[in-house]
Amino acid sequence: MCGRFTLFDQIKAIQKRFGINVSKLDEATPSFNIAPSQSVIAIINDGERNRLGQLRWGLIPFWAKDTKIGYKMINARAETITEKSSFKHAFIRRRCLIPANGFYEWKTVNGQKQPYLIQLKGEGLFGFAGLWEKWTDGEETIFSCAIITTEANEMMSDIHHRMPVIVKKEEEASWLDPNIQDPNTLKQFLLPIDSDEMKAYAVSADVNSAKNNHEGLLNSL
DNA sequence: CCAGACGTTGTT
DNA sequence: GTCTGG
DNA sequence: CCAGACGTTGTT
DNA sequence: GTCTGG
Repeated sequence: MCGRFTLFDQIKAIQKRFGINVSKLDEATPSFNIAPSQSVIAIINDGERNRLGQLRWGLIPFWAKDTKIGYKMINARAETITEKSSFKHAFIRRRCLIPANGFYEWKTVNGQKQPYLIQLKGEGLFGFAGLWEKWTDGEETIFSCAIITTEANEMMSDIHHRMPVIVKKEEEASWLDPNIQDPNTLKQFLLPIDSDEMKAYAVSADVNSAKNNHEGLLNSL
């Protein structure tokens, strides 16, 4: 699955990597420990072009009576995404990319949890496949998102049996294209990334607490 | 028809 | 055990 | 995801 | 809003 990740590159690097020309965001606070319920950066196509914006991680469907449900909806399973009423519509109409430099997964051995940091071997930045929603109760309006997960590839399966979907660079434009609405076409973008492209190593359990957020979390044990 | 849930993960 | 907070 | 709280009353 | 269960 995916419940914690990093994004420490500057906005300019993100814009360059994803080909964004227009952005309301000037700078991003580097984070080495982004947790659910926090604000994340996302790329959304507004019908004309791709834009950078901020979303709360933890999807709140527009029909929710309150925002608590967002604590649970941090991931969406790729395998069942077209069947779930909470995700179905967003999958067709409200897809996004969530830029990251890496993500954490916990490996459980004899009841003990060991966090690992997973990154791409090549270019640092990549985009998670995400869904977003707009929710309002008349007083406040919240834009929120979920990260799509799939089965682990060979390398990841040693650590955990699920992992986030990382959209292939050459498929990013199509993933964001609002004109593409065929579920079968869209599902083709949700395959596990190749093991060859990834690297992983154990990191300090300091990452367990979302209150910890410093560069040292990236260090190999 | 109405009522009630709407999610994923890991663990047992 | 379950929910909230980060 | 993991960590940490989990409650009401009355009084200041 | 939309789907599932009764």
